[in-house]
Amino acid sequence: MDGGNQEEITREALFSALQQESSEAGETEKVIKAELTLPDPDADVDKTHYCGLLDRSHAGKRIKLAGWVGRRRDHGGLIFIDLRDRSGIMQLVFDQRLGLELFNQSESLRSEYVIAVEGEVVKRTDENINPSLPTGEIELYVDGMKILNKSKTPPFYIEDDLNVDENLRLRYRYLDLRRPEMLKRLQLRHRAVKVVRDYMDKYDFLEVETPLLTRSTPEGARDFLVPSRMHNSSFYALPQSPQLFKQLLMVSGIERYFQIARCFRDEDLRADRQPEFTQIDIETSFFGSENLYALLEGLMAKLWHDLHGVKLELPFMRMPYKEAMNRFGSDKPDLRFGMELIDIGDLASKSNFKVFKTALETGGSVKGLRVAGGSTMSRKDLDDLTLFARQLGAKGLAWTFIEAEGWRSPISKFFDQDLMLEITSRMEAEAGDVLLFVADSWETTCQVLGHLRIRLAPEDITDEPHFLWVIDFPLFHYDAEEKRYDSDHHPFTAPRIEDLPILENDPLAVRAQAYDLVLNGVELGGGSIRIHDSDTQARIFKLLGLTEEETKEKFGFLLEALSYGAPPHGGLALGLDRLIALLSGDESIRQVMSFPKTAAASCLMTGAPAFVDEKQLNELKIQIKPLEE
RNA sequence: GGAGCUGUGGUGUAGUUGGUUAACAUAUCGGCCUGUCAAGCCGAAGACCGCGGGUUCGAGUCCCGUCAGCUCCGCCA
Repeated sequence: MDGGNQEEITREALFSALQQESSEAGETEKVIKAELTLPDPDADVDKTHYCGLLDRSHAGKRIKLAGWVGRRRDHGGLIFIDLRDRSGIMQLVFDQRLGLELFNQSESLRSEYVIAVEGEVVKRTDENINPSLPTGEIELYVDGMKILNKSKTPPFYIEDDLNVDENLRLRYRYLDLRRPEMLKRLQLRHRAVKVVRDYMDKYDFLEVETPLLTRSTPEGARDFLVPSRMHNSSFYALPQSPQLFKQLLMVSGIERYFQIARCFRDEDLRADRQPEFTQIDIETSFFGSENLYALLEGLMAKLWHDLHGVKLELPFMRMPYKEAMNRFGSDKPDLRFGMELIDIGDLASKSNFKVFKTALETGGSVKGLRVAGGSTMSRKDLDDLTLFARQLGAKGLAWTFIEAEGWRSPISKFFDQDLMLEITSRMEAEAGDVLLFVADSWETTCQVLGHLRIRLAPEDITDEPHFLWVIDFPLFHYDAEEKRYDSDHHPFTAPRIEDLPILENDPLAVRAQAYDLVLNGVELGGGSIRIHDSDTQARIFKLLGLTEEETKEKFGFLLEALSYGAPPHGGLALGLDRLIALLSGDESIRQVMSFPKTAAASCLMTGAPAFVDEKQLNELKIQIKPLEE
């Protein structure tokens, strides 16, 4: 590796590099052959080949296979077994005429028995070819078998397109993972991680591990705590991300760092949130945000190219946070379909509808959403949407049907004919549509309509990847509950330099040097340029309401490090689980994790979390408080 | 913390306005069967309906509570 390489990564260079790689496919997509690769080819083994990769060319060869018994088709004197291993399935034939002892043994085979067999690969006759099986042109005539292990009857079928309670799948996750489609997901994940490592290595990034036992910090999510035996009443915290360590590595002069890093957050779960998850964590010095964009765009292009054979359009679109909220009602807009929010504040102010007028007078917004062909909705559908909007914080939902004669709506009496026409025309609505309106604070209006937009999205959305960068996030938001400013990203995010003068006077107007990478409505990750001088960092901590003592106690080491020649630096982190789920087309990241936890953060297989022995608690000097009602 | 959905043989489902022997498929076990590949045919066994309480002459079905799973809101820099 050329350690001194600091050349700029231009987009042209990226594209040409990518093109070159496409001509040498196989670099990341490893081709696995039917014949097993073994470190000691002379050693005696139960298995010489993978089941699913055998084909016509192996006909006539003597081979050994080992795996699990799938389906069994018993014809009396002739038994077919689907033998399954990591690679696929191969039909075994046990023929009574080839020896009674072996045949009798084969009659005892049941689902999921582990067996090793040997015999000759034989071409099937034309009428016996199974075209739906990759190995359907051949079969193995077994003349020797070892039953390596028996199996209880499995609680569910080991097959794709499974329809069982997720309880069961999680309880017997090791059986669930035997299913080919689950194996495929693990393989996809492996390959994606390998692409990441190779790509980062190519640009001189150094993979560095950081501690899992670290200290709790006040910002961010709830920490998972680990009690210390050696230090009474002290706790480690599991990292929410390697954020501080990667910045410290920049002070160390690593310049280009990455890590496939496990992170922990003790918050409530979602389909795309687990208590422990994996990030592709990246940090750079002397690099700048333009290079970061290019680096990540190149990485995404390589992943989609190598794993999906799809060529992405580069560079990705960039959209300021404000625009994303205004047009799509989300800071992670799904650009696969239109249905943009339309501001009708100026028109709404001319109506007599008090709800609209009050919202505007108090500095809020009135926006609308056009649901094409929405007139098929029933009154109950609209009631459901209203309830949905209320749950999201709106005071209500106004709506109108658009008919050839005009509006049909409970609020039409507040609008004169011209105004209704004007609104209809601005929203480009036609007869047969429904218009939905929300009037509230700007933020609530955008958010609620953004959720409605997703909920009412057309059903035929493309799967094609629509990437974008969301930029120009505000540095702070106001936390009404805590009555203080809070970092929108994290407290190490650098403000835009031109906004520095208003930092103390108008914190909410300060923009951050922060960016999120968004794909099809999913936040893949985000990052920022960091503060690299201790003065600015101290100003931010002060604004966040941290006292000097607290700052010193919790972040003293960071401030100190920044005072020893910290380089300008910045980076980002990508959710690996979400990335893989998007690549595999899964809704939930549980599908792409080997042993995920339930929505209540428990592991149905191991029973974690669980009570521990009194002895362990005593060593830690921990006493369990009785539950209070 | 809140809301919604789900919970019936091993598994997936059905179960009418409450009515007594809880149905079907598949898996399992036994028998027959030499070209199947979701093999087929015959037969057997298997659930007191998540758990607890209540209403009723009678509850899988109605009510209350509770547990578990899933989805969403809050939360998650």
